Amino acid sequence: MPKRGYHHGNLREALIEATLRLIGEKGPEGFTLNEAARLAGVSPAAPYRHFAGREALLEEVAREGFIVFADTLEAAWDEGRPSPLEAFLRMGRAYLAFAEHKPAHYVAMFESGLLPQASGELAIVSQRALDVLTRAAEALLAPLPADRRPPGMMVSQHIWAMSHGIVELFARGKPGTRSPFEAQDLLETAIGIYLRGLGVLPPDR
Amino acid sequence: MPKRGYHHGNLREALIEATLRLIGEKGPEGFTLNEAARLAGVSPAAPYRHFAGREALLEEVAREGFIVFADTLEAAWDEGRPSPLEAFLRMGRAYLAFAEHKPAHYVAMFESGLLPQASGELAIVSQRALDVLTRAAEALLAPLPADRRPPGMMVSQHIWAMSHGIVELFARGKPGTRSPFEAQDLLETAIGIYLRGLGVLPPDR
DNA sequence: TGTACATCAGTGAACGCGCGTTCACTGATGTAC
DNA sequence: TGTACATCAGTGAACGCGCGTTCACTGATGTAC
Repeated sequence: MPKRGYHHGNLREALIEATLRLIGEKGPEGFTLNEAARLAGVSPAAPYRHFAGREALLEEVAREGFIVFADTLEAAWDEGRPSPLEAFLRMGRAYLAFAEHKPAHYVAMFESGLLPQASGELAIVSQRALDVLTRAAEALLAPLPADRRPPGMMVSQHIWAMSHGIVELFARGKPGTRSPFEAQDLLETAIGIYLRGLGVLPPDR
Repeated sequence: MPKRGYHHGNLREALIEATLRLIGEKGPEGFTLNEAARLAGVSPAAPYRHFAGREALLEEVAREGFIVFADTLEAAWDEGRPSPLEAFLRMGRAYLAFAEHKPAHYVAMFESGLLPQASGELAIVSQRALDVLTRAAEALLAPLPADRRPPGMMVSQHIWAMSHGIVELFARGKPGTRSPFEAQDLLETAIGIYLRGLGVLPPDR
């Protein structure tokens, strides 16, 4: 993309892409507005035509991330086809795949120090992701007798926490990373055991 | 503690305390060497008598954290007394309590961008924490018939991931934080369901 | 007990750096007539 | 189709700031004799 002349033409998107690249390369705090501008080929003042400041750009990236994230989970769930169980496991794989293939979005969403509840926008889009998980959990739990059926939101928070924990601890260069298990396996076995505990899978193996 | 004269006397520890305070107040990246020195009442050059630089101080805080963390888990496990199950659940509560009462240590350990495997020291102390969990998991799994007994390390990684995920997502001002469930409850129900799935707890409720 | 002296934990000033942000401006775009 | 002009996305220079780190130094401590 050769920079035309005085006007960039697509600066907003170019800044978002630069931000993703910088976060991916140097972590969430390695990102600076000035360097993003440099990457996009404009002066340090130019970004202020499109974003209120550094934080606002970061927030936009996280917002985009949450939207793609929720879309991804929703597509993987696919209304529980062909069966809620299969769809649910597919959604778990989709979670890890998102973290793996969009690491910069993931970092902006969860590790950049942004507080979703601080921004109305972020609160809304992150809530949507949780809603997808919760609806899936509810469909999965539906066959259980009412007195053994835990709240769908509790289950979705369990699954989210497990997925996030695996991403943070074992899917990247973090703590005990030299795990003998792949993140994928770790999540699938965990969900399998958990669903057996719920009674969604038969107790036997 | 009035600053005596030219010599501080306890600067190393004072810097560590200042670091914990700064991380606790402003997050892991809000910490600066200069401000830690200021808090400790010394000039910006003084810390270099005790630490190689900013990163080294941060690493020492994380190292300390992992040691206290492993000690805490080990004490909670208490060799599986009075029963492996009770001890295991107590260890889960101890995990959350550590994250709650030593938030700055927790942040330095898991969110400061330090890569434990990058430093031999950190790798060793973080491994010890995982070892405690793994030994506990093995004791808990011991009664299971061999053909239904998963590897202890897999189980300990599941539990660690779940605990960490809950801390990150629901125990602080993070994503879906406005959870209707307490972190404590969330972890206990998750572990309960998981252990039922393992066959360590009876399938019935 | 007193003195000389080595050690080393601190000082304070300075460095180069890059940050986020502001400012008055400029020049390309596109709309009205 | 051509021209005047409003709009506004960009410039580039500057700001104040605080950072991490280095340096030659200083003064307190404690050991040897």
